[in-house]
Amino acid sequence: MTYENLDAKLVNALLGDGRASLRSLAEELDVSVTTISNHLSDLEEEGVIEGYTPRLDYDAVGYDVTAVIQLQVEGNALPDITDTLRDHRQMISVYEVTGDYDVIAIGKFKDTDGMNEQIKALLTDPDIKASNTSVVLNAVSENEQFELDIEDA
Amino acid sequence: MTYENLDAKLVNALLGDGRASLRSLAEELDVSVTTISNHLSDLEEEGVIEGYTPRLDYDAVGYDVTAVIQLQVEGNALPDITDTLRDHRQMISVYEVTGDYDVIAIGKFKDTDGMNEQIKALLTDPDIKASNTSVVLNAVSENEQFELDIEDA
DNA sequence: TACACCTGATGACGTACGAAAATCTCGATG
DNA sequence: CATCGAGATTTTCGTACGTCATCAGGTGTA
Repeated sequence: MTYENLDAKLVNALLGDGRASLRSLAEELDVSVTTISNHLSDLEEEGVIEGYTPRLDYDAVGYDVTAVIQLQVEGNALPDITDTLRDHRQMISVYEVTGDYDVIAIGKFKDTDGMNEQIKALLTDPDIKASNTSVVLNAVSENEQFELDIEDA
Repeated sequence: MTYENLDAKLVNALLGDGRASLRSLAEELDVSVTTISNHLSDLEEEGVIEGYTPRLDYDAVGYDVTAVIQLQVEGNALPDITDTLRDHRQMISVYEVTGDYDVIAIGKFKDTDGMNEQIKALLTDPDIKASNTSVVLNAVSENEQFELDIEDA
């Protein structure tokens, strides 16, 4: 079994249960606890694994509205805009993109009123040339993390 | 409120470290281990916490390209399309939305060739009336989970 | 009544450390 | 040029120890 392979299997196992114990992982992958511990530390140091989080159901805690906001931005103002968006804690993802718009951001809000209010506030920025907001009707899947390929020997 | 202050604090603490021990959480929040255990079990049973995952840096494992794909879909074919998209494991998020397009999906790919290939394959579906793909130049933030409000006593 | 707490007992857990095994390096040899 | 093998390096492993999660039964409190 190659070195890379074990790492991929370890990551995949953790994607199944991010709080799994080192012992259960060791048993599942048929290596010693120490090996799991070493590889996991390495993966964390290399930055492959950036941390661990619970997967929250924001619906269940009152954030019922998700919106996809697309912006056309004055070229030199792009860093300012993206910084502003990132600092809005309810912005889940902020992307600089190619295409008709320069920025695509995804945010979560407690209700449509709160959403309108916040988006309106954002759009007062004179560097925003155009915008387009899509409200999510149904999140078929969201923030799914997929498993890594396992290479054969 | 369906969740109380301790629950919010507990969730926020786990957002900081999803593998934190119950003991360390108990110390941080100044309650007993038993209380942490009970509340955590409740949060999991209620579905507020859906599970735990490592946060992966997909860049570090060879998925360098992220794309935002927007689709206009023949009305009655929408479920088929979203199902197809969801079953593509590299699709991180799939949303049904209001606005110019009906579906917004975010996917990760190993390179632009792989991306083009997969997207082209998707677009052969005759129920897709129009599409628009934006390639992510820079992920300012991605899949951030924000902390819950703590209400004062 | 519903929470939060304490205690004690038990088996599981994470980590450090030295030993063992596997792998790599590289010059010598046929 | 391909092969060998001693030594160095890397990777894995088992053990031991202190910590941890869980359960049960009982106390305090709003």
